[in-house]
Amino acid sequence: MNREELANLIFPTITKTIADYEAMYPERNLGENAHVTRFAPSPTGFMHIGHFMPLVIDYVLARQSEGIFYLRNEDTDTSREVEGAVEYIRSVLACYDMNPDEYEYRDTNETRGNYGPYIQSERKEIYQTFIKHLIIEGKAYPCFLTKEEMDSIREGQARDKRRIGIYGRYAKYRDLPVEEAIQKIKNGESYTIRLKSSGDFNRKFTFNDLVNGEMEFPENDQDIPIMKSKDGLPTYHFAHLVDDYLMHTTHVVRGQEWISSIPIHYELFKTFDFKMPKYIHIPLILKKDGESVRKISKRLDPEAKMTYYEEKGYPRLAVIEAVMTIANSNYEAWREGHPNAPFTEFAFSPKKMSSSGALFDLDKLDNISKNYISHLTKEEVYEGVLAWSKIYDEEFSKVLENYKDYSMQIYNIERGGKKPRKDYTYYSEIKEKTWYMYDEYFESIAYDFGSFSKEEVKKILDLYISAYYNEEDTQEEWFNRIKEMCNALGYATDMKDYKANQEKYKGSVVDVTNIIRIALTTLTTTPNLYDIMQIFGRERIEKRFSMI
RNA sequence: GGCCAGUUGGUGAAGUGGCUUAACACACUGCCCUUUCACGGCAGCAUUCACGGGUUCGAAUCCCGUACUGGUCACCA
Repeated sequence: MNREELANLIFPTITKTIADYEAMYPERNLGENAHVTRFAPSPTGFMHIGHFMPLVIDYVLARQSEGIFYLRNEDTDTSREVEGAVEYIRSVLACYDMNPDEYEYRDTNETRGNYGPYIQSERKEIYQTFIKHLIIEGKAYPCFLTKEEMDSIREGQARDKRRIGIYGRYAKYRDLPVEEAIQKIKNGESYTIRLKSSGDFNRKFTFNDLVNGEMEFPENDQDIPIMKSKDGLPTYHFAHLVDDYLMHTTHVVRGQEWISSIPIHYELFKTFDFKMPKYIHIPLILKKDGESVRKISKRLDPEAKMTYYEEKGYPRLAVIEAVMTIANSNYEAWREGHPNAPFTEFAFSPKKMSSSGALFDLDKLDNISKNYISHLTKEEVYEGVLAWSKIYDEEFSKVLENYKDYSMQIYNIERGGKKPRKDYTYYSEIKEKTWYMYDEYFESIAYDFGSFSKEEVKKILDLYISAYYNEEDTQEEWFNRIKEMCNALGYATDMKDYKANQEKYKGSVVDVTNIIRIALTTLTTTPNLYDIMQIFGRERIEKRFSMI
């Protein structure tokens, strides 16, 4: 049969069959409900929040079902590939503690899993085996259409208001006699391999997406390219078919922008009579741009890139929590009931996912992050801010290392218990909220005691430190002594009385505590003054008073 | 333009025919608590679910139409 001759001419080195590969990659031996998911980025050198959400869902699905989560490098577009991109992806996965069970890292020669290679460019022969089979069967063919011809087809279609694409009579080479195709190839003409579609655009099929439910589509009738002319690598659609079939992926999680490709994937799987995986097409993350909304963009929106969250110093888990909250809105309620459970235990349900796009709310993330940090231990906060500062503020990291216990005491102010303080939203703001605690950063230039004269301030501070301050006091005793001093100096201690009879007093206990506060920190808003003084101790307090 | 989908407050959303005079969370506003701040507590914030029509005793929920919004139509993924 001369189709075989054509196939051999195109793929002279391909000798294996599909059955050979099926034997090499048998059914996975997993539990009945086990989900096999994959994170399959193309190595373009950055991670987008729109990739991160499917990643988290992939990971959760695999973990909670005792399945497999693997990493596949989709590098079929050699022109877009960026150096070091895979390493970057690996570091992000490690950083968020979502390491894959199966992977292949070229730089370190590490590989794990029996379903590899996990790098698409190394799977060329596998794809070509499947394509060769299709050519022999007459279900794929070489197409010699040039770029110019295709442009003119498209223009003509647009002009005539017809559907765009290579289908039906526009598929000029689908019925080219095999002999002629062979001759053209032998003449060195450039070609791509196209699927010879058997679909009918007027016929519909239903497709069940786990998020959107039943959807109806017209059948694909486009002779889509499945192999590129340039390097013989497959297109995304074909690689998806082959890889997810041989790797036994059970659930494909990807953005909703892929929904419109479903007719193609449906036909591809049908052509080989392979069972399709289940699909979870997740809503797009949108961004408000003036009056309209659009897909979030790495070029226009800094928060689209995952590096944004790293630079700001959001704890990783806080970012994951925020993503989970968007994914399933009942996540928050679950978290309230399970404050210490790992997020992978949450029963994620694609059905509970909204099918419309969502604006990513940074205010919400801030709130989640703030709550998250407030429930950490002082050691965890210290470790978090230290790790962050080592990368983004080396000088501060040195200070932190020199004052380890001291810093932890600061983070411990009103920490613990049912209603912890919540004043740190992300690690990058800790320095600006605690700088005055460190002598290294403390400059005495900018005191502002408001309406109180320097003499009055000095009088209060001198009297306080010499007669009323006692390091051993409990908070209650400490405050009572300040009140005693207020009485002695003519400051009100009863705020109601003060408000009613302001003229009787020089000020109130609020003024006195604030004078002490400003003297110690230069600020009017700080955490609990008693705690700060306890951390300082007598010596540092005296030193700061003397700086005025 | 074709195909697919969506439309509940500033945001994420709950809601699947009567329990909804529309939950919850974030944001915002006010009050209270209070040595400042943060925390916490209370209250306010959609007279209404894009619009029009229909089905029904009854509709945010079902049906039809319209409008608008988004995605996609590459030898990119």
